[in-house]
Amino acid sequence: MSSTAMKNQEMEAVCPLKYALNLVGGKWKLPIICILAREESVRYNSLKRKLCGITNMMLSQSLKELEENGIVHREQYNEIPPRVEYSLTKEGRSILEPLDSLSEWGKMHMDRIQTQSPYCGECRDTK
Amino acid sequence: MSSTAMKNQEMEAVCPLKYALNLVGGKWKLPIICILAREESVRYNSLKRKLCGITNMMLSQSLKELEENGIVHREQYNEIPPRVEYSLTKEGRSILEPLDSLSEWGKMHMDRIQTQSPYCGECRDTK
DNA sequence: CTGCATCCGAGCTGATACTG
DNA sequence: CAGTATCAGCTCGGATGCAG
Repeated sequence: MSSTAMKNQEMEAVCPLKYALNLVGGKWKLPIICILAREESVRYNSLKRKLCGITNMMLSQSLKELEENGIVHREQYNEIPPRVEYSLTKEGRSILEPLDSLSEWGKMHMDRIQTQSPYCGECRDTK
Repeated sequence: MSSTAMKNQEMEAVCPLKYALNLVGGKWKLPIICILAREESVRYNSLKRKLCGITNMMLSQSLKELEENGIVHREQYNEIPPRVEYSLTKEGRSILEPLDSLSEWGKMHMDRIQTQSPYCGECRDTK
């Protein structure tokens, strides 16, 4: 590493916290994880419907990254029409606990400001 | 809320997890929190030096947001030259625990890929 | 010393169209 | 059905300069 420059990626590769945060970062990964956490195994299009507003681009990209990071498992069935099922790996499920405790903290912290707290809004759009 | 559009901000206001993640999101907030977690109370310029690479813009902005969210306390002394001390609030310290468990998870998860894991790199630049 | 305003570039995200 | 390609817009973060 030369001088002033240590890229974000590189710092995140070195700090476990940033590393973890990075794995679930981005706009859609948390919503995806929330869905998979409740459903055992979900098809691509099913995910897409639940994540209203997401594009194929973002969905396939997010899933691919989650898979590369060992959070998500991809099971492809060679049928016609194609079928692909996504699920959380064991590793993936294991991050649910730390995430939950953060969520708990968030709930507490929110309560001292507003008076609201549903769970995880993959989509609360009415249309 | 009209139709397709529910802005990120609004979703984050509603999901405790995203809400929490958002409070410590961005490039510099975690490093700032890490420093304050160890130091009780730190001056603006001291922070700036430890966070090598950060600009005044980003530092003051990050601190302001952390303060608005009740994570950080700002103590201003009317002296000449000006002195301002920043510290974690009680609320701020309380997020350390969930963050730590995430960090632990990150450490575990990293070990199955590489073979490294320092703590939190506010700055490991040599120059 | 502490902090804000402005401008600008990079990267993330979205829209749209197309493929096996 | 399950994606990929391409292009465009926007938001975030960085650089620089100025102010109390």
